[in-house]
Amino acid sequence: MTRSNPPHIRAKSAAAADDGAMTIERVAQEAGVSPSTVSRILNGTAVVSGAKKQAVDDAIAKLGFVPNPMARGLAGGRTLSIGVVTQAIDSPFYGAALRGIEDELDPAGYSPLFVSGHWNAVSEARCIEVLRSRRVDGIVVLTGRLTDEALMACAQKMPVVVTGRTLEAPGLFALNFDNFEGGRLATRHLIELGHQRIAFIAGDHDHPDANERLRGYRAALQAAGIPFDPDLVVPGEYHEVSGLLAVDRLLERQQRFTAIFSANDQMAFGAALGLQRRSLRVPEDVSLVGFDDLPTSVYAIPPLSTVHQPAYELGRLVALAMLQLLAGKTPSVEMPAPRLIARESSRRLRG
Amino acid sequence: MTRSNPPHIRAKSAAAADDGAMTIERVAQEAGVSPSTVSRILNGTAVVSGAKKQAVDDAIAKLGFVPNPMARGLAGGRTLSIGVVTQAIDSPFYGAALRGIEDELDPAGYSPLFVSGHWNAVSEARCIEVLRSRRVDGIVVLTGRLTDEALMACAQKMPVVVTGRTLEAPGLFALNFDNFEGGRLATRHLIELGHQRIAFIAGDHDHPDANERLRGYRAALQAAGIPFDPDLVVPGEYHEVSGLLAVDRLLERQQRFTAIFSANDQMAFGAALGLQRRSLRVPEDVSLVGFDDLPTSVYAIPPLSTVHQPAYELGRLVALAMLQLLAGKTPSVEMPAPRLIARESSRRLRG
DNA sequence: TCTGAAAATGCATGCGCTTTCAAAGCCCTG
DNA sequence: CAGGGCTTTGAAAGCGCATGCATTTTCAGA
Repeated sequence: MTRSNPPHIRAKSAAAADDGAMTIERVAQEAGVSPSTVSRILNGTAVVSGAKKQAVDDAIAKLGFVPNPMARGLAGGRTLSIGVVTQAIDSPFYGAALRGIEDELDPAGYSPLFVSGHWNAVSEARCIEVLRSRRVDGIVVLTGRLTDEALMACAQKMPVVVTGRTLEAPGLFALNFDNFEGGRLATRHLIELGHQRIAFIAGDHDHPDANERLRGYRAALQAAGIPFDPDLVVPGEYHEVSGLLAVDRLLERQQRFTAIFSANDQMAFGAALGLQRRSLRVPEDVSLVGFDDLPTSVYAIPPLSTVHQPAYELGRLVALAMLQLLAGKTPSVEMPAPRLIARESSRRLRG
Repeated sequence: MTRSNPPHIRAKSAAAADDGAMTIERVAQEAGVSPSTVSRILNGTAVVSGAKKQAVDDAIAKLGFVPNPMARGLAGGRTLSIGVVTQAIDSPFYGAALRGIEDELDPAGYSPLFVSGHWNAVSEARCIEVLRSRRVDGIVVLTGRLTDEALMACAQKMPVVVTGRTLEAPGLFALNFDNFEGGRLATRHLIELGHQRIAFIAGDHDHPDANERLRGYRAALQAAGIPFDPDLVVPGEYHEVSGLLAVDRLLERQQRFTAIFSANDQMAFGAALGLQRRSLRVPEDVSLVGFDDLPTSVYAIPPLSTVHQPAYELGRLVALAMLQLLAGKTPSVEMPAPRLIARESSRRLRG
């Protein structure tokens, strides 16, 4: 009924300092100093006498002053926001990473700006454009499809942190998880359980992560003296359907195998379903190991053995690296080593 | 080795118009008009002669001009960003909703700013503070724990769109999914399959969604003339563990039941695992129905019957409502009706 | 007590844009 | 053809803050 206008219709004058929005000037007035001094205290840009600092702090507290990020951005040439290009904001893995980024950035006063690249170089490039148009202070790319060159070009204009590849360039920092080692661990785990015929559901080919995991798989086989059989490797695309289809293909090929190593958990879930559809039980008939350790993997049926990838921590580290880059320092962060989490989807090959 | 300084160290002068960043002034110059005119064209604030408009459009294209959001915000008193309070950015359900928001907001030139409330009223309130300090133009709250009063207070300062509750207030728009109907559908589905002893894993008590679903459950029972048995209702907290524990509790209570309706999918997954641990098969021994229809539910073992909740679309609708609110209109969006998706976790009660 | 250098502080300017206000065109009517 | 109203356009004033530069204050040393 009360079809009243929303009370937010802008006041007439430009940027009416409508609500109780304080300005640095009022704070200065209250504290009996100049706005410059307040600004300097706010940013720690210069030394200020203890007394004035106290007065200003009090005034800020009293007035509940919060600096206007727009004005700050305009005047200081920074936005205090950093762009995050993620592949799918609704993927469980990236979600956790984003939270990590958020948590790390927040105390530093920076805000993340998330955009989804949808696993697609073109779309990713567009994302970066959007972010640049938003004048973000830096860009984080979570495992993109962009070429190294594109990233390096971007890094010439602003700090860039990228995961999922190894790359060295000025203004750019790459943080890579040891996917090779992860793949090796997973495969070795299965070998130690007595498996010899181990199928591998691969990830997309132009995905460095995926290739590394495959390399790890092969390395583990080789180390155990098990010959590599290309017929046991089926391609996938990192989502559940792929896993399902991969199992179908494997079975159609009449391949004999007692275990599957899937390049990520999501495909492992699909594979598990595929196996069940064919009346193959996990782990009684086929052992299954994934990669990522998604939050849901613990509750899969059966709980999935997998390589733990610390998504949340990854997010924090990436954000930290960005902050360091922004501060003009050389990032000093390092990824934790891969770790195998053995749960119930893998078991010793019966005699 | 090349421990060079990143090339992004700010130039000395304040906000050095470093990179090729165009300004509205240069565009004006190029087009032979005044900056005001360019601004007006950019914002459609006033009528401009066709010729000049053309000239300006050309100049913009030629120079690759992109307005600086900071300056825009400062001058116009808007930020073109809208805050989104979500409970867990890494939840599969919210992830999809966020993508919907992103997709809807983007074409309108708005950017979402996501913050996580962690299912906690205090933290949520802090989130809103953060958003306000960022001067967002509006706030979207996805199913929060905040009191109606707090939201209404917030709505006095800026447009607010909230999901998961029904509420009417100026400057505020509530978009509610029909959880009652959803609960009813799920329960009726089980009843139609011949089940009579249907357990219910509830959500948190001070969660309106959860209560509505419970109401729906009871309504369906009543409609079928099945007496409500409080012992068949166990509390949960919307995550997997709850489901697991709920099953334990149910079994410890020696309750007889042939089906479970879980107030969300995540708990259903936990329940499935719990049942398996007790050697109860789904659906042979116990039918299971969830709520939400997460992307992963299709690939659960067995694929989960559930009430479809259009998370992505919800996101779009919410964003649309916000845009309408921002435009001073009364939002005219409506949630689609709940829909039951029958998959393999529920089956007819045998003889 | 005075001097000069260093430290602390203030002033004024400008970041890029929006918006008000007034001036300049425009069309139409008398 | 002049005058009035309406529309298009430009000039200028900020929006809130950071910062270079000038000024004041402080304090050690003479």
